[in-house]
Amino acid sequence: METAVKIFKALSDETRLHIYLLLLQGELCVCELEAILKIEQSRTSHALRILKESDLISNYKTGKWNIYSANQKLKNNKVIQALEDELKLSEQDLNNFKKYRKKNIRKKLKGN
Amino acid sequence: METAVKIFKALSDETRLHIYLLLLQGELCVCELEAILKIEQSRTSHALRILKESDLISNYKTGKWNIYSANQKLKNNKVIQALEDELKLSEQDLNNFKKYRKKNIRKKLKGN
DNA sequence: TGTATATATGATAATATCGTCATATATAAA
DNA sequence: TTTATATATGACGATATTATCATATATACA
Repeated sequence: METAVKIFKALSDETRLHIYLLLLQGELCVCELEAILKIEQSRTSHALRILKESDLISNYKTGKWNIYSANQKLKNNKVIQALEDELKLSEQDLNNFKKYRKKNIRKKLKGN
Repeated sequence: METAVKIFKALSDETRLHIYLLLLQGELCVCELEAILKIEQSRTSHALRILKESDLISNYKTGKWNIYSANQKLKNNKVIQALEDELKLSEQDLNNFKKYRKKNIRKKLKGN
């Protein structure tokens, strides 16, 4: 139950839930999340830290980017699956996600 | 997403999650919850208020008792169903639930 | 009626959370 | 090697949350 409470706490914030739903679609770096959510960098970073502490997401570094994604271990979790089924991202979010997933767009992020 | 955030917030507290899991089993009055959780009355009452504001639970009054239960409307919600599947109450909680569900035990609560 | 029981509610203090700002660090690019 | 980019982190104030205490209300019972 403790784990569940920690997960609910992590998802009980609009920014964090939004980020988590995006990361369920696939991996994104901090600056991509920033661009999609239109919130400032440190806020994104703080939100990611809390999600990571709750074990909902993981990350790896490549070059100067820190890439986050939904933790694969939870893909079998019924609550997470249900969450994914019930809570749909907006069209705009999905479009943004696809846009940033295109090759090389990361290095041209500013000005988009 | 707002609704989801509200639900997660409601369940992001150990006391409230505990109460909600109990009420998913069936209805209980405040004093029964108090006895099962071994926490004080006003705390139980405050927790119930928050759960009710998030629409997770409902209540009706009978005599001097206020009876709460998990909101039936959410029984079709996949997240709630998954929650019910994944998060099991302890044996002791289940025994206590059965005990308090016996007829007339409510009026003899003190001293149990 | 007076009293006990069940519950809700408001006040308060302790603590936690959230967003922002400033700054630090690490990498890459010029 | 200076500069720009990506990110993390610490400090801080504003706000929210939590548990507890005291009190109010409503019902039932003696």
